[in-house]
Amino acid sequence: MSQVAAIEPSGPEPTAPAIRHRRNRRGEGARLGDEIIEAALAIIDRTGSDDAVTLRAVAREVGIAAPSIYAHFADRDAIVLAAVSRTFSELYEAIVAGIAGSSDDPVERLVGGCTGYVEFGMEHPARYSVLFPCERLGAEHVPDVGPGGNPVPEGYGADSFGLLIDSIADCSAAGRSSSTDPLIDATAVWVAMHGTVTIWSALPDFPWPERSAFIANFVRALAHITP
Amino acid sequence: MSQVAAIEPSGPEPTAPAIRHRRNRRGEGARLGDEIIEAALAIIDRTGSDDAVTLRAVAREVGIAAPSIYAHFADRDAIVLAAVSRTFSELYEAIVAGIAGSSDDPVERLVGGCTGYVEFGMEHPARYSVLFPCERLGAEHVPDVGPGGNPVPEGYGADSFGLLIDSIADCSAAGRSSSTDPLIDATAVWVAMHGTVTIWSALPDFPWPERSAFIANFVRALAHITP
DNA sequence: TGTACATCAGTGAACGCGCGTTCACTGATGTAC
DNA sequence: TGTACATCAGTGAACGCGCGTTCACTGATGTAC
Repeated sequence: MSQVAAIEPSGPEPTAPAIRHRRNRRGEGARLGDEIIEAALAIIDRTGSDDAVTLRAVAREVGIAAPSIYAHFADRDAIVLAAVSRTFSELYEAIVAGIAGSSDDPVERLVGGCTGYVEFGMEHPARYSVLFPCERLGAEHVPDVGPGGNPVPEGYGADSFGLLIDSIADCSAAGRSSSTDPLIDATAVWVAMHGTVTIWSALPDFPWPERSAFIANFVRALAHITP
Repeated sequence: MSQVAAIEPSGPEPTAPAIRHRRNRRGEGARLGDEIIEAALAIIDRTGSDDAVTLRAVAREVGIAAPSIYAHFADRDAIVLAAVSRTFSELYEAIVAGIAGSSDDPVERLVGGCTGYVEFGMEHPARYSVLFPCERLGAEHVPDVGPGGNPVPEGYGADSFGLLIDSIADCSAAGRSSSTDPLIDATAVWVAMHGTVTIWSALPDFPWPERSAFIANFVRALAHITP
């Protein structure tokens, strides 16, 4: 896109929001906090980057004036952090749903949870990319969520990782895995899931194999599932 | 960093370069193209992001005026692309060095090449992160390198991936791997290597295991090395 | 029941910043004659 | 050997942009009396 804006005779004024936000009722001002987080997620989904989550872009998305955000979030980072926190919760729910959709077989449950993880990442690649930013040298994400945000899950994904360790330990206890160190094996599985999501999203034209079999194969190999 | 600049009585003027670039001799103007790429890589290494590679930042780094860049690169993207291209070449060399430093054993050579890949990523996490950007929805990287850049390797990492496929096929041919599809298995190994580099760099405080054993383990498991 | 008023929810203009890009230019240097 | 000049290598000022943030403000609304 060029710096020189194209003439758009029928479009709305560039800096003015298309739709004016309806003022919240007295006592319900906190609702705007939620709308700001949802706007941030929408911008991340649309642009693929949290860099585009500027105060002014969020304000345009919601249909408010930029300074109105300061009543709900201290600064730009607090908005992004709240969006990250919410996405961690969504990822956790996707894993739980993947496990719940499986049979009682511990290997199926392990694979189901991992598939839930990867498929969440593939469905929301931009949100996922914000969870573990490539670019964090020099920038620290300190958990400090705005009033409208979800509470920070302990350790930022630690709950999801706990599910993975437990799933491998269950396979081991059931004699279905030769794993002797579920923590290290869970780390390997996690690394492969993360690599799958990020590279597959970044290079969709690569000759990828069928995904569910690919996931099941690397999970079984790295969790030392016995044949 | 606050927008309000800290008073720095002894520091250089913010917009003026600390050191003025020495004018190149007549006929050697192309040298500046190389210096611009090196400046871009330095900025990526220092800030962790190619977003910081602005024309003005590059100009400051080199010690020239910003418009001087236009004699060598069409725009900002061309600089970043040249830096990406050079980094792909460096990655390839690191893999080759990892293979060359191994014995004749095909499994050792496979593990050596993969270790070269991962260690390159861990030594240069910022450069590595620019190779496969998380955030590319809507932005296409079209290979078009400036005069000072290295030639684009065919397919942007395809040569590195070819080494990986061949290494697994060599193991298979030597009866050391039960792999029946080196392409799919190479894909799994690549995905795990990429995940290792990106997550390990992003979360250095995670309780990671010893790295070389971790790499060897997932490579052997995913390449179906026979015990 | 009526009304003054405190509070809530949000606005509009302005600031200084760094940015990409353009333009006309400057001054050194190699070379043709 | 001397010198005019074309070319190369790079400059400095300016443009309009979107940005984060500040400031004083406005107008609706619930409530105390």
